[in-house]
Amino acid sequence: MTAMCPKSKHRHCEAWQLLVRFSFEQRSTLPALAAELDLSPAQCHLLNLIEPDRPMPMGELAGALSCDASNVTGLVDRLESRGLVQRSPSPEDRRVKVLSLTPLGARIRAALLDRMTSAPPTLGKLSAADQRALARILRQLLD
Amino acid sequence: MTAMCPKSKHRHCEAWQLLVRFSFEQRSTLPALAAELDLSPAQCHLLNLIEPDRPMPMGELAGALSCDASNVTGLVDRLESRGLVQRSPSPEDRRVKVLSLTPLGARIRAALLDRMTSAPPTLGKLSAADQRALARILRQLLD
DNA sequence: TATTGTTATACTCTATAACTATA
DNA sequence: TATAGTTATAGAGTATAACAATA
Repeated sequence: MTAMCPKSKHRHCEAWQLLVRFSFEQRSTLPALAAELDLSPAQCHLLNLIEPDRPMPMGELAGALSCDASNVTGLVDRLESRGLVQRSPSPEDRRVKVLSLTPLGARIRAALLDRMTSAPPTLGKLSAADQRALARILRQLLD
Repeated sequence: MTAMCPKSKHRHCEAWQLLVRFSFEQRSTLPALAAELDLSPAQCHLLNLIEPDRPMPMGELAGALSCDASNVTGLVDRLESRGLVQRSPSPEDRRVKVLSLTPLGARIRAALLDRMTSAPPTLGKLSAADQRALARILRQLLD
């Protein structure tokens, strides 16, 4: 049976609906998890995007966060004042500032991702084969 | 130091990491999608939790949102002033107020879920069998 | 006394518009 | 002129503490 809704002109599928439901549940769990590291959800999102040794221009960051550039300024101000990230002028274009993690920022980011991606007990409900299949399918989807 | 130490005392699995990555991507796409309906992400989260004809006490809502009760007050104030939700006193316990969708609120909620769960083009990369498998596995996981 | 929801307060998050310094 | 980032401003989201009404 397909999960189509006859009143909608859009196509739906159950898999996508479940993924959306998952993301709403994550929206509930992230704040408490982030608070353990004195981070807000928005700060987690930003830290997640800055990989160690991969500086990123502020503007690119705003694009990746899908928010206004002026918002990134304040977000970075607070992270920089805590010593988690660092602004550096770009050598190529002096208008651009690239953002990088400090060693402390890299540690906090690693701790965050460690907590976020640690498998919850509910995952044990899946067989090993299903866990592999889920990873394989999501890999395709998120490519 | 532990900065570059990949060791963790937590268990991880790739499937869960991919789900977390998906939820971060949702955090980027929701604001624009919500704005089409003049909603904020937080308002979307709240509306998602209130099913039509299923009134919910304010306190229960705070629990489901994993936020403080005082936060729900303001959130509901704004939705109520737009005529999307309605507070009613509970007949059993006069301290409690239950929240329900107005007819307009139910329509907005339906439009929101329709947009959020409409399958994106990327889903076409999956075979029909993989889409079914993904749905089956997620159903188990989110049960 | 304990609980539900609100108010007061102080932050952070976010967008818009105006500004600066580059290009 | 156009672009990258900031500042100023305003409103929304969020938590803490104190409070009112009810249990």
